[in-house]
Amino acid sequence: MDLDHAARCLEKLGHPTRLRIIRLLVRAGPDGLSVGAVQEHLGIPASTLSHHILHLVSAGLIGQERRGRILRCTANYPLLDSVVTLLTEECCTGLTAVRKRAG
Amino acid sequence: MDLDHAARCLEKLGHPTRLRIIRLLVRAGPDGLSVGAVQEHLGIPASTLSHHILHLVSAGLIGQERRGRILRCTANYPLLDSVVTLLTEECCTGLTAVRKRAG
DNA sequence: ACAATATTTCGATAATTCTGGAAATATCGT
DNA sequence: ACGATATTTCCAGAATTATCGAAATATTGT
Repeated sequence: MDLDHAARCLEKLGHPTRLRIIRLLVRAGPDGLSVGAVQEHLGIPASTLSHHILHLVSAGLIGQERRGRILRCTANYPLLDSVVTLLTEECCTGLTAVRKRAG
Repeated sequence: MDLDHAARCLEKLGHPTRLRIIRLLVRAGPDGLSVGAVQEHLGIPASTLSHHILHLVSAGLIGQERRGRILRCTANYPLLDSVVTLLTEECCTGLTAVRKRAG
């Protein structure tokens, strides 16, 4: 995870709707949610949602698996963790350096 | 720190140049760096840099203190930490929930 | 007052992003 | 084959963002 990749991820996360999508998928657990379920939760037009999801997929922040008509979306936990880790270690090393994970 | 504020911060962090600025300031420690010093490090035009810094200030991610002609910029560690925390607790609670800080 | 330094504001252009209706595609059940 | 459901792609317009030279502002030292 280099800085430019992290920036791309953060850019995608940096939109209220997309951050809501991610939160929803993360909370949904490893099985994730269908696009339709996400739409019901967020109450936005299908095409708008589709665009946002595409953003997230393009950055690798969510994965997709087709199950018949239904497209299941799942959060990419490891990648999210990488972003957080970079932000913590690379960018928050100042006063709070000690807090770094033991691993 | 609500979700919309976090999204605004992430949006600002989600630009390669701005993420570099933040990294620089974080690494510089509590004293931060002058705008000019940041410019030397990044090698971009002053006006472009000024705009990016304004973005970061507007989101509260960096603070500024004037010292004569020099404008010193410092990373807002607590805010950065809040963003990371929200991203971790609110959005990465899935498989990695256990990793949550003890505090 | 003047020249030098540090930084911002102005102004303009180019590029990108956001939004959502309508049409298209794919899959399913009958 | 057909109708229903799920989702995307097409298209277009509006809004925002990014870039940077030039001019403006502020501060300092002489």
